[in-house]
Amino acid sequence: MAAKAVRQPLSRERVLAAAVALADAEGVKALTMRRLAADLGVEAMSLYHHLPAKEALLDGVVETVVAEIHAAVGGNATSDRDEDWQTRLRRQFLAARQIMLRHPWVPGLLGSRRTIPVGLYAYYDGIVGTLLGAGFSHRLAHRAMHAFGSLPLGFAQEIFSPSSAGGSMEDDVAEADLAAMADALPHLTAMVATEIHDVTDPTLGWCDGQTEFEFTLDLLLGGLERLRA
Amino acid sequence: MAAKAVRQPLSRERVLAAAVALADAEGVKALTMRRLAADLGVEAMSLYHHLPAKEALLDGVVETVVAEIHAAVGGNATSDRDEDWQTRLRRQFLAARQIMLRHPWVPGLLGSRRTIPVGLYAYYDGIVGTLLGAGFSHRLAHRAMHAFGSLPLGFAQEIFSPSSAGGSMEDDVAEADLAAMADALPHLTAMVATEIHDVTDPTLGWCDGQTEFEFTLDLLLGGLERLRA
DNA sequence: ATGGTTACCTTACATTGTAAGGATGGTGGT
DNA sequence: ACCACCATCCTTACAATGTAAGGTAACCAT
Repeated sequence: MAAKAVRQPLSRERVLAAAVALADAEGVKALTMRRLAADLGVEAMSLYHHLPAKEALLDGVVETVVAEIHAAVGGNATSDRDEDWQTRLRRQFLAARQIMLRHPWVPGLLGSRRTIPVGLYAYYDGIVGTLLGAGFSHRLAHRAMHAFGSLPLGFAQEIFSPSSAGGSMEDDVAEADLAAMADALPHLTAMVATEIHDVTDPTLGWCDGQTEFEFTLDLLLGGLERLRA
Repeated sequence: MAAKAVRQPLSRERVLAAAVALADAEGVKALTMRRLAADLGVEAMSLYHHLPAKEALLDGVVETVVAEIHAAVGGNATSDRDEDWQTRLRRQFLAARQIMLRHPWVPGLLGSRRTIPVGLYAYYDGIVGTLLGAGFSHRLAHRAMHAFGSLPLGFAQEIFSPSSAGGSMEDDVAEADLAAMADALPHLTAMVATEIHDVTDPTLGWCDGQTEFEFTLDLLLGGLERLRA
């Protein structure tokens, strides 16, 4: 009875926040206009007074998360100068990863966007600034940005990420087939046998654990350091 | 009039080939059951006698491209032993990239799949075999695979790839805003000014040119070589 | 010929995004 | 106080999509 009375008017921010929450809870697949409106206690068409189309909704959602990353990373200018470029970028990328682990559907959505979130430019500008400050040439800084790929956003690869929908990644390989696989894929099975994963490691996508993320990151940082002018 | 007479029966392979061709021609967005059926001179529901659902269609399409890569890469066992591991992987990944340039919609689709294409296991097994043969430990081989990310498939990053839909990537930044951007993003604009791209460089996604692909590849290969046992 | 299997078609429905326009309640001008 | 206005939200409706259910026609071994 009081539920209707406390309903405050919608706004772009409230819609986007609800969209992020919905995607976090049930995946981006569940993020439909009708469902989102229902979560907000409203009808679907009402959303269109705050957003022009669903594409804009998704753009806004991505932008929201990027802003979250940018805030978590750029907000703390703690002791700007007493850390070298590698330490700084490492800290930033790992902070981004913490955000991503709370929004595991973002990589997939990010890949489908047609326009680049505006906030991302500012974030990238900071990274380039760090590189230039460390003595990188424009050319090397440019290539470093490419080499980083999606690392600045906190994830390494999004191929086969079962984030967006259910899918346990285990049950598609039956026990019986495993023996048959062993001689068709000798090297892979040997490697997996040696390198069985701690599934406790928080995972983003296909086997993208904290350990592998940091390994890749340090491999690139170390390689770039050696190329630095 | 004779068009109907020459119509040979459908098959999973014919459907998948037509799907790949359609995606190549008009993007994965145009790949609907009705449209695909029309291209095959058939009604939509007829496709379901060869594929159980659209998800299976997409899985099959991805699998087809992976098979194409595997064939282009694994088929030529030319002089298996007289090239070192770096040369071999470099050649393979670059060959994969040639395939990808013909199917620029694959990265986006690949990221959305829930199941891993079966052919990919075989391809990856070969890569692991190369690493192990070069003296890599299982652990280092494992991490190398993670570090490679999507490089074995011929692309570096798929963030903001405008492949799936139209979008010229230039026209969203008006000339007027460019001056305003310059002081908001000093480092980025300086870098872009120095590093203006040859747009002639075949591009896969956001600024992922051949040069950057090879740079990232060599950075990783060189870094791994130094870690090799 | 005949019963059955296979390949394709027709129809229909649920779900999605969204166009078009209606109701309603608060606000500022007079 | 009144009234025109406008932002906000709702109702209805439509097109496009994936696909369930069942129909039809050609072929094939018996």
